[in-house]
Amino acid sequence: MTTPASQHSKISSDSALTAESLAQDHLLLQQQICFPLYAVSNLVVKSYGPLLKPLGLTYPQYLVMLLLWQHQSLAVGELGKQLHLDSGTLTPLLKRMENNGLIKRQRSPADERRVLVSLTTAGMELRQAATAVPQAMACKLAADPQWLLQLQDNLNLLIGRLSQDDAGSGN
Amino acid sequence: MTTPASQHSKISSDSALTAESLAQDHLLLQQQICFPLYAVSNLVVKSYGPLLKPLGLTYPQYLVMLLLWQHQSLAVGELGKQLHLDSGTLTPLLKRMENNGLIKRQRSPADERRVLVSLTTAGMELRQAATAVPQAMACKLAADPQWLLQLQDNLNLLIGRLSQDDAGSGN
DNA sequence: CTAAATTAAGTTGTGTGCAATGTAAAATCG
DNA sequence: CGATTTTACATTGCACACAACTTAATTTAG
Repeated sequence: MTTPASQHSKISSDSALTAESLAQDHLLLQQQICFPLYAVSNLVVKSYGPLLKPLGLTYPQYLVMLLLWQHQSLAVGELGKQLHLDSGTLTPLLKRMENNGLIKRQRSPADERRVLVSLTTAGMELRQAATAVPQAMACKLAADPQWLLQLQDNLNLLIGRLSQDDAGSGN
Repeated sequence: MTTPASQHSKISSDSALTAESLAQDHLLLQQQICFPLYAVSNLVVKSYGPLLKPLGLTYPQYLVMLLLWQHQSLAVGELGKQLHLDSGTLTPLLKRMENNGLIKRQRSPADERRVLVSLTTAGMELRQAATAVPQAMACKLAADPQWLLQLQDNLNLLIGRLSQDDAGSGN
């Protein structure tokens, strides 16, 4: 730790590294694959903001609603498996949604450990207003459907690999 | 793990909607393009965790270090423009990095509004230990370089579109 | 059938991420 | 040159996201 790292021969006024070491340096923001992923994700969540605010939803809450509009009732763990979120994220999120009157949370009678999440009438009725959201977002992305489908496939591939890698996380 | 294609066949027992409304319903998690993006981003940040923890860095902090290993000194606003993060995120993040002894923050003499961020000796020396990170991450992604490059291009396209859309955000 | 192991949620603490607002310095305008 | 506007950060408040841990219920092993 005491060895002064490669600060020999700083050439330009701006670079801390030599031309050689920069030539194929993997420690460059421009060379990172994960950074654009991270940046796009943040931008996407931000883009959803104005679309979801009138519905009283955040983006993760919208994802929960998507699942509940499909499935009458889901346990917290099932939501977490689908959304790749753990109970530390979901429990407070679901409590906020319950306080907002969108969902109900009740212990499963069959298995008292499980908490079943289902929609209230207000939650079901919100679906109508939400139908406009995917269109509006598609417009913001301004992308060819084919291109989006391929991107989606590629991302799902990565989800598969990273989820496997993540196997032993206590949910 | 249910395959996306199989969703349409098991409507009756589980669905809150009719077969017709599901047939081309954009309000399905499986039909969302942004969700895999969001999920991959979370998984990626989580995957970086074990690689960066020995360096005393979080993923966003690692991104700041990448920029500072390239550029001797950057203002908060320049970091924010590169990383698509605002001062509300960066200011506390940079303070934590300063407390950890990795960076210095000092007002620009030329323009007292700007805060210039630069590396300490410890911050520069951390670069050596970080050289192993990109390789380790590439291994986790287990992906073809060509394939990754194309994915990167596609994501950068989206960054362009969503950043433009985001034009009027007070940084 | 009981003790140990496992599972499902919840809790706590830390670190983002951003909208909205505040503050001070610099630039611009009249 | 003085007033107004703009710019650059900082602050506040809220909502994730996750590691680590706790609690309670179920399952499994003996």
